[in-house]
Amino acid sequence: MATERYNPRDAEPRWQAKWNEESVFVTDNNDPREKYYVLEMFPYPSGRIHMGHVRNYAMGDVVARYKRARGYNVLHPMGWDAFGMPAENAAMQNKVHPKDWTYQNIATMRNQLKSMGLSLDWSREFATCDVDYYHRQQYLFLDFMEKGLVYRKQSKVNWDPVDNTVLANEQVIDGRGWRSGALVEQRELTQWFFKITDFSQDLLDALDTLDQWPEKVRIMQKNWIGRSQGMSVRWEIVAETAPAGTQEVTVYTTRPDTLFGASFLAIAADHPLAKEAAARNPAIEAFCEECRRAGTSVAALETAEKKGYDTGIRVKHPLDPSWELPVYIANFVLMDYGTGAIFGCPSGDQRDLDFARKYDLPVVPVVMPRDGDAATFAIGDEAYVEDGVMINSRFLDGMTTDEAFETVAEKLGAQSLGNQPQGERKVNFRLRDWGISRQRYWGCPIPVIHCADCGVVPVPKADLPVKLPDDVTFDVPGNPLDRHPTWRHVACPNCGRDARRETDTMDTFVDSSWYFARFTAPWEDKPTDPKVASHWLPVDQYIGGIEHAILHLLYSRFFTRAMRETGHVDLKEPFKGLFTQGMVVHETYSRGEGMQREWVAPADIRIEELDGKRRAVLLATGEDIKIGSIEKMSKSKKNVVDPDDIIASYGADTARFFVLSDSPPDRDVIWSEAGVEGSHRFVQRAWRLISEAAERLCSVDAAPAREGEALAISQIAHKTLKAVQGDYDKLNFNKAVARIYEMVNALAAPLTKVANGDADPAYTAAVKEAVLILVQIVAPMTPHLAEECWATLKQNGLVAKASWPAYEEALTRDNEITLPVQINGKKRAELTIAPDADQNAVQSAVLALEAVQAALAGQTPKKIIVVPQRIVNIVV
RNA sequence: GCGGACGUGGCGAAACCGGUAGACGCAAGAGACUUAAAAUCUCUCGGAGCGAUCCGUGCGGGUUCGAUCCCCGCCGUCCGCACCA
Repeated sequence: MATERYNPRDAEPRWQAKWNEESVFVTDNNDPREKYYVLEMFPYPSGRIHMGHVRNYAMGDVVARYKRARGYNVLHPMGWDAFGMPAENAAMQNKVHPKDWTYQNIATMRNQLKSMGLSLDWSREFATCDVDYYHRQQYLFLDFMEKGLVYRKQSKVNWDPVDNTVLANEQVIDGRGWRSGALVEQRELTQWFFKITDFSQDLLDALDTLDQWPEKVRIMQKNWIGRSQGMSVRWEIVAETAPAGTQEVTVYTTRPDTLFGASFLAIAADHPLAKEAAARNPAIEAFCEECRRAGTSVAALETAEKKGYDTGIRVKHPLDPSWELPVYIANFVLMDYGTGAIFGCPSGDQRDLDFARKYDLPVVPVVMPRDGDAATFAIGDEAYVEDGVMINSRFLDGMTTDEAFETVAEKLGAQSLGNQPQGERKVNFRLRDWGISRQRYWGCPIPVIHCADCGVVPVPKADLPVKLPDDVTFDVPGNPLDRHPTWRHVACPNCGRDARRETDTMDTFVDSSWYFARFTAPWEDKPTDPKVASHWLPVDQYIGGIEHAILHLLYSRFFTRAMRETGHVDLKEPFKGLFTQGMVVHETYSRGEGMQREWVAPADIRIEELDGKRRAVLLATGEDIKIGSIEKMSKSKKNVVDPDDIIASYGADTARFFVLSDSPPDRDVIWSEAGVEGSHRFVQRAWRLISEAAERLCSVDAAPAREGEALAISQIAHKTLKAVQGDYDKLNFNKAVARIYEMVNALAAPLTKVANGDADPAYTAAVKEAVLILVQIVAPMTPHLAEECWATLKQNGLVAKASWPAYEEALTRDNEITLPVQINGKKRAELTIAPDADQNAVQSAVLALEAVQAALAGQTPKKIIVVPQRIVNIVV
């Protein structure tokens, strides 16, 4: 009874066409059923999809198909994060317009995604570089501006003097531009900023409400926002040493309790006082310049020596005016945190201690451990940074660190310098405002106009969109918008005189900060239809890589708040559930050593196994190839497998099934040829078993038997259904895969029996019921195979439209269970008994067991522990 | 340095709330079918022992009738942040 092998190349396009024909995945905003919004992070159209995409979108698709079957109105859209530098780089290298490059890539990748059979609503598709999209982004920008959430300020940026552009921090490698290799300069430029810091506290507090986010991501965001509680303290400058017009220095500290341990003040090289001093003294100027340069290079300088320069300025201690301290410019003080000035307490801070030792400044211990001895406690090479008891601190002596903090805060709050309190409690955040200006062409133009008379004038909404010009050149470095002959020249909307367009474009992270809201009504003239957006949002399940744990997710949280303040949505948190999936990794292969090393693609080799030893051989020549470590798939290491090739040889279902099996979804999965073949074997096996029995399964119309062997089959089916349902709810795809394997193993013999005509109708009916359950529970993972089986079993309609089957609770319970019996914690016997047997019955049954009698050897048990339906332990 | 996660067979892993450690898959070995190969099917598969048994979840302790799971102390791997006052 030979059946044909399942042929995905024939079946998959056929079912995809069918789904399309019946618009199965097009979502109606007015559907009255409960909503479920599942979204995977949209891709950057770099050229082709990679296995990471396959895994990400396979997971999202399982959720979407499962929730659809569970009766939800599911929104599962797809789009393109399409602005960005790679398009411009391609334009410079290959003389292709960024727009053409991008849209061609989108066309290719759309086809690839479609060949995966994803249940996406393609009618809502857009790219962020579509005029229709960035038009509404400009609209949002103007609304934010009106609300005071956008501003301009001078700020230091990484400037590449060869490419004439600003570089993001990630694009500066060892102090050099990643493309040009030129030494990066720090430049003061006027930049546009979003006021994300307006929401620092709220962004921090609300993290506690995101209980469906990974703990890890919440902690990372918490650290990034970096709240600290302290005081700002004003120090009076000794008159004779004060520069003209300056009488005080304000520092920020989280340890006002250690004020009596102060031995110097330190300010950043960019602090106004330092600049003032530099203007008077070339040596100071040189020192500041040195500090700035060091600041540019990467954190590799962790061991950088603490260096300082005495400005000659002296300040009076806030709690003792007769006590004078020196003011240094120091290379370890940051201008953009706190006030750019600190007081140094060497005994309580390692950096301050290093600095004090170098410049011979006093080191006075002011805090000691609770069990310490004030007479002998001393500071050696390590500062004491813990809490403890105050010493050498006059009226603070004997207090705890916390009490001393409070006392100093009260005292400095009451004391005044000039007409103001000398110190104030202050909360500081590490989070900075979001600089969004990019001197780039391929981004969303910032919709403002600079007028000599009227200043910065927003483009009126009626004049939107500010479209990118198509006729630009990339033969010279720099921003093509800046040198376009006409684009920047425009009449001032206010006074009508000649004015200049803003030529900066927005950071591409802006584009991805609200696309999830746009998907809810991409046809709208306004950025959103607030009612519709508020119906669909938050995204119930968002799935993507951990690399976006901070930037994208934090920006989106800010954007949602800003959109709420401007009336575009009515919620604060965009993503209710977040899941960060692991990467797809692969072995690496190489030939040659050291500088001569050359990476070899998996497609060019063959793996051989001899006496348990694996070796790799180059297909072309038979040459031995070195098998290297397992790493993230990357073009540079050539350890990539093209999804197209896999889909062509095994089909999309096999690829989907494989990336979901084996590893838990949040961990990396190792791609291997053998593993894929295993998944493919499963697809073929399931098809073979089902199709061979299909005819007889279809012809049966009896009720399933609920006894004997047939009952066992039904129990397996219903138990598996219940378990897989739970696995899908928790995104435990690897466990669902394992349970489905188990079920297929269990159904193999019964199906063969049916196929051979050896089964009676009631038995056949039980097998049929089980098979239909199997088809439905694999459908989210291998949807094409499921449709093919569904049709072969002559079921009506599509699995994609079928509702999820309900399991019978009674069939998920066994009528007998086997309990392990332990004596003193060691397993000595097994007891088979009814699951609802009471404790006494279990006890006497256990004691009656021969093995137990033998093991006890006449001893009387001290205690018998019976854990219902779990275990029995006899203690002697 | 700070913060977090993880450590289980040859490999990926599973084990619910503290209750039979290793489900499921991969690899390997043996066999059946075949002229042969592929495919498929059956069996074995943590270690020691002929065996009843004993030992095994990174290492050392502890709590418990019972610990992969909880507590304390180490070791190792990975990730994030990094002069944040």
